[in-house]
Amino acid sequence: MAQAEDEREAARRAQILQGAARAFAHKGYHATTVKDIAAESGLAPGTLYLYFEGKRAILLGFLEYALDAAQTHVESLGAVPLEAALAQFLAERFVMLGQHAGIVKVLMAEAMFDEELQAQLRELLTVRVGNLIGGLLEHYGGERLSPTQRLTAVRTMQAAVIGWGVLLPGIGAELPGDADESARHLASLLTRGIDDILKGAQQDG
Amino acid sequence: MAQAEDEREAARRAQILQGAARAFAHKGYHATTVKDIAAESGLAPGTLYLYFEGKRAILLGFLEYALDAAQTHVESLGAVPLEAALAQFLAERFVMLGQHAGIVKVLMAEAMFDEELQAQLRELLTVRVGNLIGGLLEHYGGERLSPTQRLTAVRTMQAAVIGWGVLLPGIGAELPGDADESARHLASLLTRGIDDILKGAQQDG
Amino acid sequence: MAQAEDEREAARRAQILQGAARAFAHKGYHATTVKDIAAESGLAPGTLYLYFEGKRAILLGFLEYALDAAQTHVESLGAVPLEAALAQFLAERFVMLGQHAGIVKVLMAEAMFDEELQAQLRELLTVRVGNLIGGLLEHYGGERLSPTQRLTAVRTMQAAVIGWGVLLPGIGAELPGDADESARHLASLLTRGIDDILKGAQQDG
Amino acid sequence: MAQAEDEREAARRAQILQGAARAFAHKGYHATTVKDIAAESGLAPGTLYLYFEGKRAILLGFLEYALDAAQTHVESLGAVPLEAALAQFLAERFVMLGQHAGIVKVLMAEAMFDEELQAQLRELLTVRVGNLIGGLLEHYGGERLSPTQRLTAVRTMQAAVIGWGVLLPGIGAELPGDADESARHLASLLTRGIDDILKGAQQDG
DNA sequence: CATGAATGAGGGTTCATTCAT
DNA sequence: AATGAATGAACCCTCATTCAT
Repeated sequence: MAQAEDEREAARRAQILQGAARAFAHKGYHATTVKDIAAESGLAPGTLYLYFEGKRAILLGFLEYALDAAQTHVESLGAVPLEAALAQFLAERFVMLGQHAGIVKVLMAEAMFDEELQAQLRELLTVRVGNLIGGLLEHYGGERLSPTQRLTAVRTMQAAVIGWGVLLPGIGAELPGDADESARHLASLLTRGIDDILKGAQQDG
Repeated sequence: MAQAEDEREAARRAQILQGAARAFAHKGYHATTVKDIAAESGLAPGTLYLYFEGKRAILLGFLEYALDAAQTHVESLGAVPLEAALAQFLAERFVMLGQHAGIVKVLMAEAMFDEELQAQLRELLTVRVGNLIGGLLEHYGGERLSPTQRLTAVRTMQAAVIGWGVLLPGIGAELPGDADESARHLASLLTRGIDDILKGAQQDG
Repeated sequence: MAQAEDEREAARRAQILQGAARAFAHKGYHATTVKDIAAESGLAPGTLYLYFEGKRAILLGFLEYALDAAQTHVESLGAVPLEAALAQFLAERFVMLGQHAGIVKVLMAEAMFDEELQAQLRELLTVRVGNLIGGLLEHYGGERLSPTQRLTAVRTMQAAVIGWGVLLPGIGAELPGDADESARHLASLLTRGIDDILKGAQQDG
Repeated sequence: MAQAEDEREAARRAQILQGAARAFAHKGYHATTVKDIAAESGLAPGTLYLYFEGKRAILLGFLEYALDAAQTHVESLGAVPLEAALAQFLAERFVMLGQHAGIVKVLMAEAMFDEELQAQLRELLTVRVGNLIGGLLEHYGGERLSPTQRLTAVRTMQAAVIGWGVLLPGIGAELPGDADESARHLASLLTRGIDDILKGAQQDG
């Protein structure tokens, strides 16, 4: 009984989040009214408040999804070369960002001035994605980098991924080619730089 | 007479923009009321409307400053090596972004769902900053890159600059070291990648 | 269901219009705030916007009533002499104007400098009431009047009705006696003039 | 000295009233800002307050002119027949109303809900113009009318003049012909009615 | 005397939230 | 559980009025 209720509640929450995603993607957080979200969800405004504490709670609700979606596995990379691994990683990021562009844009925009949201996004992007990239580097000899070099490399990729995948589209700058092509080019550019650093670090050591 | 009036008007506009920058930086655009801006500017709410058409016009007013500030000269680079030129360029960007972090954050956040602002920012970031980076590349033999490679390199730096300077701080991720150090590290990383590409392109040619 | 909803909506609109009528009658359109109307209607300010697009739409809402109320039938006059018919017609106008004095005053006052309202009132007063009076005249041989004479007669009655019923009360000039008595006297005055014209026209013909 | 000052002050007041008349005529009282009046007067907003207590005082200022302009002489009518006298009287009214249509419209509209203005207009229209019409009637044997008949006749003409000259134009209803022609037609219509009443009253007496 | 920049109270309106049905 | 009509606080903006120059 409680099981079925939980499922129904989860379904409703998902229904609302999907409606909100469509609504937010179009007009952003502030220009979207609760009525808009309700209409897009096929529910009445009042119903939303049975599943979320308010409009802002719906926004925060997206992070649960995002946090789950960020759980990608590094282990499966195996013996793939760094550049190919990076390209695959970046392509996955870009595809995901492209699929959830609206939500991501809204989250980024709102997080800029919302400390709670900011903290959650930092957890998501700095810790989890950071760990992914860090794992990637370590997989390829990154342990030879100085802590600062390593952090720089991680941050650069974070910045590139976010800047490339979120901000440039956010201001309407077109990317060259599709997600895969973008990922390959970016991976190529970054790999050579990283590879070079790695070699340099090796020689230094 | 008209001269003095123009100066006074310019001074008032600057006074308001500075007040608005402080107000926006703290709470973002939507949470900041016109009364807040007025209080932070030391003026009455009604006075703002003598110098700007409305709250949104104040936001757009920042872009004039930004567009002017983006007018940096590449010519002065002379015989500096690519990495040093990049580092200097990036450091200037980071310093500027750091000084105007609040405004930049607000502009980015609002541009995500505001077509007019988006167009203006695209002009600023894609065209002007893009030209700067493009000029930098050409200065160092970028004409040997294929159009896609060249665009990728430009976009990467744009993305890195934006992502690094705006987004990571935007979500509260601290940069390693100060602006100069960040710039050096990032320049190093990018230069080697680009340099490698240039060499490869040269060999191909 | 939809039936009940329509009725409830109509009732709310009527409730608001009545509240607005009381508020406007007291202070006029501009001095009446939306809050006043809401208070007089027993509703919250925001509720008004569920039924009208804004303050001005409430004003325009009165015209629907007025346009309906103007749908009086001339056919029912039968063989009544002109003077009696006129007296009855005028008395009906005066009673209606007296009942809705506040609204009429507001509408007239606002229409003076509001083209849309002016157009609607013209439709109401010129076309509909004009047709009524015209029908009255034709019922009594007005076809023998020249177009200019006929228009003059119609305009005179319109002017008298409006001036008498709206303007004199508007400036606080008391009418002699009650509406019926006023109507009889005015009808007498006008009839003899018209009758005389009709006779003259007949002789000319 | 004081003489010259008074003249200058009177000239400034006139200058402002003329500017206000132009401004009000176009947009009405409420839609006209003090800045509009100042611009139309060729003065600065602050200057108006040296000659009038405020915006409303400027409106009231019109009545001084109007009260003076209403001082027309009945004595000069001499032996002119009633219809001609009426036609002349009406024509003069219509011309005056046409010349000052904007002001008159504003005054009428505002008087509807402004007790002080209403009192002044009542003095102007009821007493002075009423006396003019009453004088006209007496000049032609109106003393034989009963008080109610007399008041009806006076009111009818007042209503007709005001309704015709102010309200119909106010709602954009076109008058047939020019002021003179309108006056002749209206005079004809009214005269026959009044004349008939007078004859009837004579026979009754 | 004249100015017009500055003021700030008060307006119309929106929309997140509530609660009787 | 679901509804959506009702709410009212708070927003952006206007403009009559003031006063330092």
